[in-house]
Parts: sequence; C-alpha cells; structure tokens
Amino acid sequence: MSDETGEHDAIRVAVSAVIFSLRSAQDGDRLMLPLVRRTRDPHRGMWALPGGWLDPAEDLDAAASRTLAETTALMPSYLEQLYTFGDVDRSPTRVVSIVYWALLRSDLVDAQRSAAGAPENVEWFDVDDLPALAFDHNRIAAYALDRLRNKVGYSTIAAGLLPDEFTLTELREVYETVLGRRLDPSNFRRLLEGSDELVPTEHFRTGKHRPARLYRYHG
Amino acid sequence: MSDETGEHDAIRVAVSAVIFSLRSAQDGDRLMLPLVRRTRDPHRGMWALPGGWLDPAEDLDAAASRTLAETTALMPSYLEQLYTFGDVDRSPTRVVSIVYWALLRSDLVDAQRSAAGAPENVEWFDVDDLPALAFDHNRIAAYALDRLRNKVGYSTIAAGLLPDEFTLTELREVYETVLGRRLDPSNFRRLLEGSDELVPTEHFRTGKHRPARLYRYHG
DNA sequence: TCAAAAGTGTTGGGGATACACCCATGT
DNA sequence: ACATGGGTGTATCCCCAACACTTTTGA
Repeated sequence: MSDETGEHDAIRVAVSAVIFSLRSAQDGDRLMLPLVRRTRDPHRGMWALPGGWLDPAEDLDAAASRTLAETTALMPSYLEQLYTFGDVDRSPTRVVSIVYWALLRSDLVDAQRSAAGAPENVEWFDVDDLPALAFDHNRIAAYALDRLRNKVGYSTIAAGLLPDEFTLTELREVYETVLGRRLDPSNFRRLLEGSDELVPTEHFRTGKHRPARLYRYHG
Repeated sequence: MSDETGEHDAIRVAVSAVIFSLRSAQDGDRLMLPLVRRTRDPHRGMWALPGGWLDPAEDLDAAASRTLAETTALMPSYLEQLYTFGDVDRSPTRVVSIVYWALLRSDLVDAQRSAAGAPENVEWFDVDDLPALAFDHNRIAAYALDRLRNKVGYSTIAAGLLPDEFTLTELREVYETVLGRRLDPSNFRRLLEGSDELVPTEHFRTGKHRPARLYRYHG
C-alpha cells in the first residue's frame, strides 16, 4: 500500500477560501465575495479565489484563516471546509486545493472598507454576477454557494453575516438575500423564536416606526 | 498571495477510504468496514483505514477507487469525498489525507470473500466495535459513519448496499441496520413507493411466506 | 387452518403556509 | 391621523408516525 516515495514533489497543496458577506448595492444588500487579481502566470490578470500554499507547519484551518486575513484583514464569523479539488488537469502543474468557505459580519467588512485598509488587488463581486475566474474557480464558487444556501435552511449560520445583535427583520432579510426569495415575516418569526439558540435582549432598534426587539444567538 | 516555494516537499498527500458493507453476523447483518494491518512504522502492527499516496498523474477519485480495489478487489456502488484531514500533529511527518467513503454491495463482498481472493492483512470489523486505529483514523471512521447515517435519511444510497433487485423488506432492514432503530414496515413502504426513483419489477422473491415483489432503482 | 410476512386503509398530531388582524412609533 | 413596519392569532394543508386490518403463501 503506502510507501515512502521520492516523487511527491510533483504535488503541491494549496488552500483557498470562498468568503461571503453582505454588501449594500442599489437594490438593497447583495451577497458578495472577494476575488484577487492574479499577478503571476498561469492566468495572470484574471480574478481568482483568495488562497495560497499550505505551510508545512500550519493546520488546514489555520491556513484558511490566514488566507482570509490576508485578503480581508478580518476574522470570519464562520469557517468550514468545503471540498478538496485535485483533478490532474485543473492546473498546468499538479495542485491539490483544499477549499474552505466563510462568512463575514457585514458591519466589520464595511468598517474595514471605509478604514481604507483594503488590500491591493482585492475586489468584491456579486455572487450572481461573477466574472470568468482562473482555474476551476467558477465551479468552486458555485459549489460553495450551494452549500451556503443549503445550510441556511437547517442551521443558524445566517446570523454570521450580521452583528451580534439584530432584529428579526434584519435576520429575515439575510435569509431572503441568500435564498433569493421572500419569506413570510410572521412565520419566520415564529419559526426562529421556537429555537432555543435565539435569545431576545432588552435592547430595541429605533427607527421610523415601532421599535424592534434585538436578538442574539448562543445565549 | 501564492507563490512558488522550495519548501513544499515537506507535505505529502495521501488518499484513504472508509468502505462500508453489510456482512452477516450472529444477530443478523451488521454494518462493517475493512481495515488494513500496517506493516511499517509509524503505528506498525495497528489497524488502519485502507489508503495510499496520491499518484501525481491520478485524479483524487481515481486514487480512491484504486485504494478500494487494492483492498477489496471490488468496485464501489457509491463513492464520495468525505473530508480532508491535515492537522500538523496527526502524523509524525506532514501528511494531508483526502478521505473518501464508499458503499459496497453485500452480495459482491460475500462472493469475493468465498472466492478466497481476499487480500492479505485485510479484515472486516463491525463499525460499532472498532479496535484502536492508527493515526486519527477512529475519528475519521466515526465521521464517515455520521455522514452515512445522515445521508441515508434524504437519499437513496442505502440501496448501494444491496444487489440491483431487492424487496422492500430487505431495503428496510438495510435502513434499520444503518440507523440502528426499527422502522414501521407500512410507512416505510409508502414513503419509498412515492419516490419516482424506485421502480417495481415483475419479479418476486419466494420464501417461507407470501412472495415479495422485487424493486430496483433508477428505472 | 395457522403462522408469518406482504401489503392496504385510517386516523391523528405537528409543522409549514397563507393571511387577517392588532400594536407602537415618527411624521 | 395615518402610514409603516413590528408583532399576534388562526385556519388549512400536508407529511408522517401509529396501528388496525386484509391478503397470500408454506407448512
């Protein structure tokens, strides 16, 4: 079976990340992700998912976090391994890419953006309007989006796109943006209020109308 | 971001497989998986998941299939990537293991077994009674079992453990073995008969009692 | 004719959807 | 006062678990 081999230098290991966040656009918030313009061949000049080589002394999760920090200067509110892509022909040289996906709180992204600390060669794109990407990155981004949309249905990750405290309407709008369809406000409320994870606070968001109670996750 | 590096030779890429099949035991069929006894350090003499180094000219799926064939001399009825394990300390040297999980038709396993073509150093173990395994393989096997049990609930993979044609009772017993609990025969029937994937044949399984219609998947 | 598995019918509870309605606030 | 979003109540539908019941075979 397995054995020492002198030929393993032909395979390199990379870690990439599909990073989702909400950013305001003309028609309300949109689900977007950051891409990096490649400065080297292959695919020089094309947009690609953020990533880098795996450091031999670094855990996979740590490499994904590092990639994320190098791209956005932020910590993710959610991070999960997505899939490992390693077809022989996906790159001119043999590269196995371990891909993670992550969620960023929209308020932190906005703050970082306006602080002008944005790294070079990074730009945010609407997930429904991505350019042609390097390698098989379009396929990877689509796969990550599938996973996000699916997972929103049976977990509480959607709150990872919001600040710690949020109104139920804000949370519903996240769901609507991610899923791409409208949800009934009253049913949405009942559904989530039934969850033990979601706890009401004594704070309210005041605005033009009746103040809305703020909630938080994880008691 | 990413760059050429002269240090990547410290990382080796392996592919392993968690292979499930049903095998008869005293108390009916049990869910089992094959393990390989290690003939080299580290962990020489311990049981481990089947696996091997990724060949630079080989797709990931192909490497998983090859591992499976080398271990069982069989083709899987289902094969899916599980997860990639790559913590720095999971092995004395840096190894990133891309793990797959697979289902084998029980009839083929039995046939292969009685044909005395069983490879050396391979033995089947009950998934609920595994020995202490090399590396982090106990954790990996547990994770694969979770995935199987979960996926049985919303897909038709369970039939991958049976021959092409089977009775609904046989299929129900597969579910019961995998999930570890009893299911109502009549409700199980209605549930699956509603699926378009499951098609009745004109064949019947005769036995001690009323003959049961044979079904098959995928029309 | 009886035991046992194959297969059908019926009922009731829980969750999801649709939607009518009341509440609280800024203007 | 009224527009608007916050929040509650309720009827309906559908899925599914529970279980009583009929059918078909071998012995």
